[in-house]
Amino acid sequence: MTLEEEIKQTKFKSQTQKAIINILFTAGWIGNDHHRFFKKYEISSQQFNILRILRGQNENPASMGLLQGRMLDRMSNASRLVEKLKQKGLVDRRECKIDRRQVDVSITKKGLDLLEEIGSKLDDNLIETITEEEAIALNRILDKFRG
Amino acid sequence: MTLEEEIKQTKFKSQTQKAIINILFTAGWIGNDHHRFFKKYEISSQQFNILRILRGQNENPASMGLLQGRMLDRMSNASRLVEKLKQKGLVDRRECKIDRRQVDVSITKKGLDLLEEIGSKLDDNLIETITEEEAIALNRILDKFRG
DNA sequence: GCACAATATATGTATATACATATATTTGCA
DNA sequence: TGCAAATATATGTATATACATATATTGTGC
Repeated sequence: MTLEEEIKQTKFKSQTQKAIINILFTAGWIGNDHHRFFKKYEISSQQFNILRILRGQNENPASMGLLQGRMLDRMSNASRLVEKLKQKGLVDRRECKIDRRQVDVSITKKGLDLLEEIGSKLDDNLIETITEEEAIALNRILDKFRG
Repeated sequence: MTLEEEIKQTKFKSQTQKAIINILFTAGWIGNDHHRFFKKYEISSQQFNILRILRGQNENPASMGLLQGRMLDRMSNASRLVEKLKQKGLVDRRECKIDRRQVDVSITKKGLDLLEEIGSKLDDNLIETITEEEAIALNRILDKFRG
């Protein structure tokens, strides 16, 4: 469905204005899909994001600041998300010996196992619709859009 | 900045997978801009969205169902957002005479004045970055992506 | 006409975000 | 060295979303 059909709006100030609404609408559409997907694993997409960052650290613990800098939603509260993950036994959080203001966050075996279980199933149902060339063009334009 | 630089992730399963993350990241980026923009007017972007839909009704009231169908975030709770707008005097809400299950929601003079004040200032700072052709391509690919 | 399904909306709960503020620790500089 | 500024994190509050459930009203088949 086109954006116009989806939100029943036909007038836009410009194609770029329309694209802005299209990006927001499409992101919501993807977000809903992710939300339903992660429900099976009893985590949120934000929590998954943190787990993936921690795995990418290869044993090195991450500080809250590092997590914030790599997250898709920058201003979210890494502290509270990490607390949720800790309660589920998916991450460890301990005081940083070098700088006691910081905390060392690392992924547990259980967390790694969960990521393994999820594997590459995420977005498997979404990646058939556009071609490689279209995806490349999309990435280029979005990067340019953000300046 | 490219997406890789923004979130410090260099490996993606595919260009489409990367595009999905790019859409989510860019939407968050736009959302932050909107949040700051609307703060000046003491409404949220979701509340603005509802006001704009109501103005588009040209005097005809809208039901909650109609609002939900046209909103960018479908599953959001139109009821609660309308309640917030009513408290600010920006909308009216009354029982629908024909079907008493429904409510008639309409925009007030104060609501119209607020939209007038906001005018077309929204996104003025965002629409310079890509060309008309790029915006058209972006819209086409996003529509195709959603199937 | 009436019982029951369908529909429209409202609300309770859990989660997440945005921002302000609080607290603890480290750094830097007089 | 000592003290103020800077930094890292945590938390309080308001807002919004996702979903389940509750309530009121309408439609429908008999």
